Amino acid sequence: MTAQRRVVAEVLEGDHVHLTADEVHARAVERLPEISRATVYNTLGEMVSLGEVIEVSTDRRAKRYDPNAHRPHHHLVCGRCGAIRDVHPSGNPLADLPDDERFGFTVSDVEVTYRGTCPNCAATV
Amino acid sequence: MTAQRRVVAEVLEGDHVHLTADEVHARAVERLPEISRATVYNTLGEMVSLGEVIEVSTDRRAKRYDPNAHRPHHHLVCGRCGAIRDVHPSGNPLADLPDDERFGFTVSDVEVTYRGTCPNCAATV
DNA sequence: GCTTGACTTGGACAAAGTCCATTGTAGGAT
DNA sequence: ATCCTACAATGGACTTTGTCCAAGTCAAGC
Ligand SMILES: [Mn+2]
Ligand SMILES: [Mn+2]
Ligand SMILES: [Zn+2]
Ligand SMILES: [Zn+2]
Repeated sequence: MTAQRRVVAEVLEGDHVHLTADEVHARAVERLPEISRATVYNTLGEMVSLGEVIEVSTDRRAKRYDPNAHRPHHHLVCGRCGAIRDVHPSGNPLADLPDDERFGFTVSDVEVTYRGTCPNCAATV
Repeated sequence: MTAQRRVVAEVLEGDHVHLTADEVHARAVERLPEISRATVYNTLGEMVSLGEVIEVSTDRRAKRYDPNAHRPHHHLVCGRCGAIRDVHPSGNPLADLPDDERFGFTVSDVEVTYRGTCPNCAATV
């Protein structure tokens, strides 16, 4: 556990946190000015391997790093400002895929992204 | 309607077609050797604007272009080889998101990606 | 035949991420 | 206390995917 790793871990603390690698880097630099982009990428990659953090891709932009790896969840994204919230839909979407729609695949995981407009953006007409 | 556009449209004909822009370009070049990457991107962009084709992003790699724009559907992806199938789950995932999980958002759309292993890859142990 | 405007082209550029050779460092060995 | 060594960090080159733009091409209409 080096100073660099500690800082990256600290930056990711909180709820509904979905930062890009560059955002993590920018915040890490505030605490440890000489930390490099490569180290942030390396550390994030390790945390993902360890299951401490998950990667989220809600758009074609940069991947986002999510410390909420404990509870499986999905995402609700504002198409205007990009705000992301963790959501827990009821029901199991896996069960909604009939056998004759599985084409012989072994299906192991489902990823659901809800898209819409956040209250903030809806107010700013 | 130029020769270039006709060729791009032809390349995209079929079911379960989800080609990247560069794959479209490679196949278009076979029919029209001097077609440029920029034209393929331009044409695909127009077809998306016109609603004739949809963009699909199942991974962090290149966007894929999908001529199945008539019927809304979701995707089943093989994590090994990347094969993509169109699927039509039963039920409405939008209804599975309770009000108290919407954070005041106006939710307009849901995107579901099923992940697993295709029969081909499962056979190739 | 000329003008015009839309379409095409090739290349420069940008964002996100990976790779790698080099440098730095923390801790154990002497 | 000093030296060694393994591992981590660094900076920059490179790759992939995609956008942008200035210049070239071509067909239609005058
Ligand atoms: Mn999340
Ligand atoms: Mn499809
Ligand atoms: Zn918003
Ligand atoms: Zn497969």
